[in-house]
Amino acid sequence: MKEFLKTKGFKMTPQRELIFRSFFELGEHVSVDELYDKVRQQDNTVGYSTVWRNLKLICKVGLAQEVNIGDGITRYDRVTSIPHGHLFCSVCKSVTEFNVEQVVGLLAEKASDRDFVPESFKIEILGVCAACRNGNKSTGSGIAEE
Amino acid sequence: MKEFLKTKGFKMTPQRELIFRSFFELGEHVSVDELYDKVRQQDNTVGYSTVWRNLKLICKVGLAQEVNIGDGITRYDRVTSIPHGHLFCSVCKSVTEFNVEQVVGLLAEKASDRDFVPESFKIEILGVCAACRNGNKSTGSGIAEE
DNA sequence: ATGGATGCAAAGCCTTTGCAAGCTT
DNA sequence: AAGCTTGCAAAGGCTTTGCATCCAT
Repeated sequence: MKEFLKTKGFKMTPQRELIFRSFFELGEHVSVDELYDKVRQQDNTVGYSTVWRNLKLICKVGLAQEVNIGDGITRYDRVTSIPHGHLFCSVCKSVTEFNVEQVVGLLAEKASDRDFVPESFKIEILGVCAACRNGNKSTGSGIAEE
Repeated sequence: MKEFLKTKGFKMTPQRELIFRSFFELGEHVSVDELYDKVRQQDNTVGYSTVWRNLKLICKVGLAQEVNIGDGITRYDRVTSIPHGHLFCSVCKSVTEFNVEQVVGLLAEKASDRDFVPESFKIEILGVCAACRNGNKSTGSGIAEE
């Protein structure tokens, strides 16, 4: 990893190493605050902006990607070799991943049809998960009260 | 439209009518500011929060949906009967729509496989459009300088 | 030594909300 | 009259940046 960054012109520091490691330990849909908390548990001298900047760096070098549910909090999802989409439950706010290899293949075709070279795909489904459907029922108007 | 809102418990006002009309005239991927500007061109007494609140209302009643490119600006896309995804060019920032009926069908299947009831789909492809590929070339590191 | 990295604090920006006054029903 | 709406201004909340200092190379 140190070498990897070096080739991109970045240095390795204790903080950076801690932040990177923590990020990959957290794994999925990590927000800046979550990462900051985890990092601080191990070293409470690390600054918020350092965490933030390194999270951006992780994205810059292509190891993660921003994800936006629409709740105003930007989350970061590590980029894996297996393309996946997200199922967002609008009731319990849970996020589940699902495989989209097939879908991505189809999308890549569509993109090339339009002479567009795809770099990344974002596939999200908003809905209600099984657990919430059994426990709750939707309102008549279909308008959530926030 | 007036009747439609009434059934949902909302009133129609001149401002609201102007805002709704302007939104649908603008059509695609409208930001609050864009809508505000357009509305002000016709009535410069309308407040920003009124525009903002009505945009939220349009979403609430299901006529539009938030779209997030990741540039920090929330855009609103009217909900049409034809499902579509977005092609975001990372160079010129243009947004193009493309049909995803087929893709949505596939996704709906996958969701139901997991016992998840989908309400809406978000399909976005980030990449480089034909025009930009001909005019510009990507940098060696592949790291954008912001 | 050098230039990137860090920390703190402050600024930015877009998004929301509080309130009193004004309209639609 | 009753309650939703509006406008203005101010507050929020997350994201960025300025800068002096520190550290990896």
